[in-house]
Amino acid sequence: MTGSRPLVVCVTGPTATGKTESAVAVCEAICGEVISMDSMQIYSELAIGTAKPTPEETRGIPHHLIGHVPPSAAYAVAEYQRDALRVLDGVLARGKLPVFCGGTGLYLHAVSHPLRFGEAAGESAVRERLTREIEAPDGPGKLHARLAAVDPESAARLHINNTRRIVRALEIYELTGKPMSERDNEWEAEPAQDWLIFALTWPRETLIRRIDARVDRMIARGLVDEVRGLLASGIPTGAQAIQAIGYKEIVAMLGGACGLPEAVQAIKTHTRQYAKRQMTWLRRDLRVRWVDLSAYDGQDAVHRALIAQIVQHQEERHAEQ
RNA sequence: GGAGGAGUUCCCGAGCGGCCAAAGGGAACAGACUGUAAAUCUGUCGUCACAGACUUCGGUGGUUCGAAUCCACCCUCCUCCA
Repeated sequence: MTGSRPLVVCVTGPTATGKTESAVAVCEAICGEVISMDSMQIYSELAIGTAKPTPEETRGIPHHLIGHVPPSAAYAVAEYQRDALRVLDGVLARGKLPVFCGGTGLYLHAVSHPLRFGEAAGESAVRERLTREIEAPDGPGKLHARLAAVDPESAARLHINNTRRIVRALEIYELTGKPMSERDNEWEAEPAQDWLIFALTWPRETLIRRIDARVDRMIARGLVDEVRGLLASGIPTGAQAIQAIGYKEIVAMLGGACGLPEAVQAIKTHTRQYAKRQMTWLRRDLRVRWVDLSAYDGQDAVHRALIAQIVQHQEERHAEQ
């Protein structure tokens, strides 16, 4: 019954591969709307460093879930899932093709599988207390042991150094009275939509070159001033938005930790490492259709190939009915 | 020209006679991932026929049962004096 499930396209891949352009091209060809799947572009005021699509880039195609959260706020997968599913319904109701675009692997998973996040929300007082506890000298050992007592399965999976996750597991237990490992396992459950996922990639050397160039461009476009503006607006030092690559390094630089060249180098390195983690995440998702961009003669050829695959997929869906 | 100091595995940097293939950090590579995910965490990281062997600590000799560690000379770099 594939045909009864709505088709959803996703353009993902590591950073600096040209996802935005491809997603827009697909939307133009097949009457779609873009739903961003990027954990940092959700923030308003973060434009240059997150490579937020500009009006010239979006070319009139509606883009959702970009800049809808103030930079001082926290935002997590559960919110993203809720927002994205709502937007997705809207796009489908309008009879348009939803095209998810972005490189946040967990977000992709959260929208393309019916994950349930439950009542144990983030930012709780419990979490705050546990975080303080685990920061004590022997905190990690103690809390890991406590977790082992109430939720041995999670404790076994969690390395003692992974304090953030230990806190979360304990938080879930305290808030719900049930161990995290007992939650409904829907990590691999079938989605309600028919997902067609493309992951754009470049050979490593090319990707590194593109990342470096992109970082230089961000600096040239005024990333430092953008960060200054954020700081001037009184954003809390621990704000999630400021953890973003490109922001945390400039914040450190402005604090006197280093000079601009060092900060730029750090941004490049961190971006490269991030791209690597994105690849690791995507590699284990068997649904992904890999698109090696070096095999195509220019962006247009890539776009044509993507569109052709989508059209072919649509035809197969019709044939099945 | 003279007086000091330094050269360590991809990088930084400990080691200062055996317990050293050599601490620690970085980079790199591989991986994990259910409310911070551009985050957080793990593993590997001289070579090989890999519970063992072999080649490394600027170079060449030497002392010693044994040297990255001591001595001599040479090369390179840094600081100071001329």
